Amino acid sequence: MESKTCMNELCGASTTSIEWRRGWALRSGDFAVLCDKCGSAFEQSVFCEVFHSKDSGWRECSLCGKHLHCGCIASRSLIELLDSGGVSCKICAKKSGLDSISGDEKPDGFGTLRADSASNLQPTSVDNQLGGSGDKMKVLQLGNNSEGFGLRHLLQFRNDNPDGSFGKMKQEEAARLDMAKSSMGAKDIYEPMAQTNLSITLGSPGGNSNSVPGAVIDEKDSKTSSIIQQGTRSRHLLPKPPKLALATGPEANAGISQIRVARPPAEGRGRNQLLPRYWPRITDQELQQISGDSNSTIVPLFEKVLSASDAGRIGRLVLPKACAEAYFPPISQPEGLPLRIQDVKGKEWVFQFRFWPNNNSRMYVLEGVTPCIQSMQLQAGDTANFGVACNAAVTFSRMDPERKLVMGFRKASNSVAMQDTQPSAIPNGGHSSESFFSGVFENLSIISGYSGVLQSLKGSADPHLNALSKHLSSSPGDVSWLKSEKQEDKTREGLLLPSMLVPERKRSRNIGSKSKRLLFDRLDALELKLTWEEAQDMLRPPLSVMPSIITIEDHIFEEYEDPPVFGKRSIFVVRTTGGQEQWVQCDGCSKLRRLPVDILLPPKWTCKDNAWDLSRCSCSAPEELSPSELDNLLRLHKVTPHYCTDFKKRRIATSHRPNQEHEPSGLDTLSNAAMLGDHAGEPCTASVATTTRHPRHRPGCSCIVCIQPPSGKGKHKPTCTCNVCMTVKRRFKTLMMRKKKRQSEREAAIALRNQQHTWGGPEEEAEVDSNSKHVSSSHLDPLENEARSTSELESKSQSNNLSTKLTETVKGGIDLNCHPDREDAQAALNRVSMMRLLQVASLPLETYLKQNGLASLITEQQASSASHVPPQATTAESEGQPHEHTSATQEHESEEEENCEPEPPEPDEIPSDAQ
DNA sequence: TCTGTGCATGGAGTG
DNA sequence: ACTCCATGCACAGAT
Repeated sequence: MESKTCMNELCGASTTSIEWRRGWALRSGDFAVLCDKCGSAFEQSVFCEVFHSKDSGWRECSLCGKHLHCGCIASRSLIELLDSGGVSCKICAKKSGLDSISGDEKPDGFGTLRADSASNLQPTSVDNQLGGSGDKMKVLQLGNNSEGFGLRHLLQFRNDNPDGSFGKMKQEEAARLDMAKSSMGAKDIYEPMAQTNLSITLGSPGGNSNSVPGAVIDEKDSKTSSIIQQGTRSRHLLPKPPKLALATGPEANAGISQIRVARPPAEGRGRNQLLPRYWPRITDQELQQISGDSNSTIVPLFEKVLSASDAGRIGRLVLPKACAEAYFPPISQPEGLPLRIQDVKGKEWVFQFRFWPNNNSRMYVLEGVTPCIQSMQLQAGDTANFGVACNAAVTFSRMDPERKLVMGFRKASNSVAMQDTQPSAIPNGGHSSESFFSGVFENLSIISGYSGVLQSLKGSADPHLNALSKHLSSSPGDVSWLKSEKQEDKTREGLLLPSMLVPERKRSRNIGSKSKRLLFDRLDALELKLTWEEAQDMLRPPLSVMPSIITIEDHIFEEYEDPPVFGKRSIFVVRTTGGQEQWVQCDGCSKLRRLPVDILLPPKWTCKDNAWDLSRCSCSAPEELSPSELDNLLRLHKVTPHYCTDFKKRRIATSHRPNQEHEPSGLDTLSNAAMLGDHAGEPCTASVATTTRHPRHRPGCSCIVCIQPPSGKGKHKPTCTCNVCMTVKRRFKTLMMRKKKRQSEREAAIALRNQQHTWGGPEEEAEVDSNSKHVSSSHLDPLENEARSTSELESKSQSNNLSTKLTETVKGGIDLNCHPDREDAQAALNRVSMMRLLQVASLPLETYLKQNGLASLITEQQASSASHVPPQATTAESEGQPHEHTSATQEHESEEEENCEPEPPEPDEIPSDAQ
């Protein structure tokens, strides 16, 4: 693979660090590839003039209505451009006698784009030119939402010149490009990027890019539009909401305006050095709301995700140095300057913009932001969040022509607040200055207001998720997607947007770098606990269409004419008879229903959708599986048992505002999976650990804060016998004992597995979800056979630890003693024979023994169980709790460690703002 | 004793 | 190795 560098100069990724994860075959034959680091397209020439418009990338055949997707390599051979401006599938085109514009295209290969390739605008085809084989890289059908390189111009040109040829048009565009290139340096090319980017990104749905706030287009822009757009293609490649082009009216407007896309800052010193994570993500709608009815335009400058300390009671908002120096007034004294503030209600605030000397550098802060932030968060539910507030962000923008600074807050639960904000409440009058950064900073007005949601999605920066988001939104089958604007908002906010905003590593710094201090187990955060792999598991290829397999530079692309469908999570089971089943959990009653294996499930599925088993098409119908089978299946596949599901649903219901209810969608599937799947089987707990300042600790304080090892200055010596140090030592000892215990458990599990391999015949095995196996039998259900096998083996192994765990599982149903430190052990058990362990656990032992003529062992087994079973009493012992724990503190600690919940603070330790 | 202020510290990211 | 920045922490002033 030739050396490539991300076109996004703020990213700078190059060559081998970039994976060719996604790409689009362009009508011109060029190929666009996303930078794996920043999500930008780093190499391509021109966009497909057919699809890469401002819409979702999906077009319908003008003749038959068939959905076609831009960038679909396979579909390139399936589509025809219509002179009327639309596209047609080839079948229809042939039927209608249309000659293919692309039919004369000549291939020019793939991946050979160069800087001058833009001028090579001869229509080409990549079909059949993509030879080679190698790594299996399955690429989802991507939605390229780029507005593209001169796309708008192209489209406009096309519309204006219905009789013109694209070839001519592209040649003209190329000529403009070449001229611009020759007259401008690279820097010049990039300079106007931001503004133009704004003008495009914020462009009105109607296509008048000048008509919306934030549309900062001037003569300079228009003169260099082609260059600019080339430079900004990276941003335009970000996915956009579904089918906006197909929508009309206010909804469409809202849809576009609420796209939360990170935009390179419009201007300011050092803007080119601004890291993408500080790129503002304010939506067009929010900008418009801020600007109100005036002619003011809002120029997003930068954004910062609030840290705990930012939103804490100290009231100091740490400003990124580059941002502060780029967009805030220059200050030479640490005291800085006061900035006058206004909120959406017209209330004025004063922030002190200042800095601290720090390591031969500066640390810029805005002081006194607490009242402002608090005033913005005085809503139900926000109080508890205050102090964490890490899902909130503050965006700094500038209102033109007043040239006032605007500061907007975003917080996950407050999107409605902004919606309710009356734009008229925002003062439009203000300070006028020809030089924004040259002397009126003491009068800068900062208008703070809410805007939508920034629901940071951990680990979602993977470009795949962009594709996922795209496909979610694009899925024809996901009709509900467009049903509700709110849902669209939520999806965009909670799922789509973050994924397209910041590279994963960047965002993780904002979110996770101090994660040890910020335990995001709040409900909001639970939604984040969906890995990409899990999400991908729920993607279903469109069954109706066979994919076209194309190999591009040793990567295999599997292209579908239809987008992947985001389906409900289900369980696939292969019976011993060879039959395959699909089990799905009803979203209403949570009962498992059996479906044919080839059924594609919608994001939401209830019993009434069960058209394959009319006897169980109602939630009132009993479960088909026996309790033991059901339990096994639930546990094995991490499907949340009913009671836990209900509990979480209640939590969701209580935490979500009524107006946020929406129709089921793929997003629901994601969020449900995130909330239910990831921690299925675990106690339905949600711990909240804020970094709110801890009250002064008294001698002997054993709270979770005080028992942390002393850090930094080594106040405690190794020989120190203070309460804190003793507690730390005690905890360490406990952890070591547990570690040893886990090791022994692993060894026992490995031995158990080895025994099973010897004991079980492969011909008797059947697969369950390709991972777990159970043994078939002529007289017993396979699951029960499995249980019996394990039981026998278990009785042979005499493993007390495993027996204990089994017994706990049997009697407890769910391991309430889960602990992060024990994940390894649990995982090891899961890997080894969890199926068997669970099954044997779920099978009444007496029943089994009687069935197998082993009644004589009942008494013995009972005695054995009694020796290590009592779930509550023996847990601590089984975990190796030392017996020297005698103090109240130690007991408390034991409780805390044995349960997932953090130690409840003493009443006097509860921070005042949490009380 | 509490709170605010200014600086220090160290983890994480970057070159 | 360096920079950034989130947060800790000591101290001074306020209550």
